[in-house]
Amino acid sequence: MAKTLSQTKDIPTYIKDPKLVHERRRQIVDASVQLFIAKGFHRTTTREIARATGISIGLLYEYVRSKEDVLYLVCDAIHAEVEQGVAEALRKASGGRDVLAAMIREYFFVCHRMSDHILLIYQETKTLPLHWQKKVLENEIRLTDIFVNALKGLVSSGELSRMNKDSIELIAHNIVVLGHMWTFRRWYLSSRYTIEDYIQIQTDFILGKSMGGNNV
Amino acid sequence: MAKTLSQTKDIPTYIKDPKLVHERRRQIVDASVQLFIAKGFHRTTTREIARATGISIGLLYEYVRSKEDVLYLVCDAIHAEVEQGVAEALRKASGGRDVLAAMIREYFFVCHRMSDHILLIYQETKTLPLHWQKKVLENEIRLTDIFVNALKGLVSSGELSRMNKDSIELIAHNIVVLGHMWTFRRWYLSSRYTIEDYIQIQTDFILGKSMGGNNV
DNA sequence: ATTATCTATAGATCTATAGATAATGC
DNA sequence: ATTATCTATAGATCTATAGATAATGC
Repeated sequence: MAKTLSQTKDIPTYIKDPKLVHERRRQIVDASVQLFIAKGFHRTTTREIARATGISIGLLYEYVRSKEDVLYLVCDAIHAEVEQGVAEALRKASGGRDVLAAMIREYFFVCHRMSDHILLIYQETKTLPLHWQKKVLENEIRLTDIFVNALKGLVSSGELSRMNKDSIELIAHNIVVLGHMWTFRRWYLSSRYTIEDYIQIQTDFILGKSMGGNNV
Repeated sequence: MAKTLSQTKDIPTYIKDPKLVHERRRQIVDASVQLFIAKGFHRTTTREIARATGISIGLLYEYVRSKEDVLYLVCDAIHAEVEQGVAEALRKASGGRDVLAAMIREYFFVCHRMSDHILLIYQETKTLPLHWQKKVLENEIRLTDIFVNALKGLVSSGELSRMNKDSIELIAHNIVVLGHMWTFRRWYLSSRYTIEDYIQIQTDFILGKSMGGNNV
C-alpha cells in the first residue's frame, strides 16, 4: 500500500478523509485523557489506548505516529476546553460591577471543574518533545493574556488604581496560578475550604483587602 | 545467601552496615536527581542510575527494592534540602523590621536556587505509590506551616492587621505557591523579570500594596 | 564465615509496523 | 481500485534476580 501522507493539525496521517481523522482523533483523545489521568502517560500503553478507543492498535498508528502524538493531542484538547470555559466565564463576568471579582470567580470555577485535566498538563508537559512543549506554554500565555487585557481595561477605566505594565502582567499570572493552586493542592485545601470559601478568600487577597491594613 | 532484612528510613535493605546504606543511598540519590531532572523518571533506566552512581545494577537492588524506591529517596532528599534552605532563610529574615518581606525574599531565593528540584517534585509526585505521595504532601504542609506560624506571630504582635485563621492559612499557601510559580513559569518569567524584580513585585502584591488603591 | 559486590540473564513488557482483509465509492 | 481496518509479531527495551566472586573482620 503506497500510502500518501496528509497533514492535519501538525500531525500527519495516512487517512484521507479529514472528517474521519477529526472524529477518530477526538475518540482517541477522549479515551486517553481518562487513562492518562488515572495512570499517567508512561504507565498507559498504546494497546490500552487502542482498546479504550475501540479500535485496533494498528489503526491507532494510522492516526498518530507515536504515543507522544497522542499526548500532544490530549494537551491541546484540554487547553482548548479550558480556554473555551474561560472565554465563556469572562463573558458572564463582564458588564456587571466588580468585574475583576466576577472574572476570578468564574475562572476559579473552570479550574474546579477541570482539576484533573489541569493537573495532567502540569505533570506531563515536560514529557512532550520540545517544540510541542513550546506550544503548550504559548497556550498558557494566551490564557494569561486574557487577564492582562482585562486588568488593563480596568485600570484605564479607573476601576483599578494605576500600575506599571510589569505589575499588571505578573498579577495576571498570579490569578491564573492561584486558580491552578486549587487543582494541585486540592487534596489538602478541599478538606478545609469549599470552593466558595476559597474564591472568597483569594479574591480578597488578590484585591489587596486581606493585608491592606498592615501597619508597616 | 540467606539474607536478613534491615530497615532504614522506611526502605528495607539487605546491607547490614547502616553507615554504608546511608552513604550509598546518598550517592544513588545524587546521581538520580540529575538524571530525573534531565530525562524524567520514566525515561531514566535503572542501569543508567547504577552507572551514574558508579555501582553495578545488582548492587543497586541491594539498597532499594525498586526504581520507585529511588524516586522516593530523591523526593525526600529534595524536601530535606528545601526545608533546610527555608529554615536558614527564615533565620536570616527574623529580627529586622519588615520581617514578612524578608521571609518572602529569602524563601523566593531558595525557590530560585532549587528550581529544577521543585519542578521535579511537581512532575513526579503522582508517580509514587500512594502512601509515599502522602508523605511528600505532608512535607509540603510542613513547609507551609512555617509561614502560617510566622504570619500568626506578626498578627499577634500587631505588625499585621487582624485576620481569621482560614485567611492566614491560605495566604501562607499562596506565598509558598508564588515561590513555586517562579520555578514552573520560569521559562517565561525569567525573560521578563529578574528574580529581584519578581520578588519586589510579588512582595507588594502579597502585602496588598498593588491593588490596595482600587476604588470599588 | 559474613557481608558486599558483580556478571549474566530470565521474564515480562511495550512500541511500532508489515502484510492481510474488509468496507467504500465510482 | 482505493481507503480504512485488523491480526500477528519483530525488535527493542527494561526491571529485577539468581548465582558467582571479592572484600572484610573476627
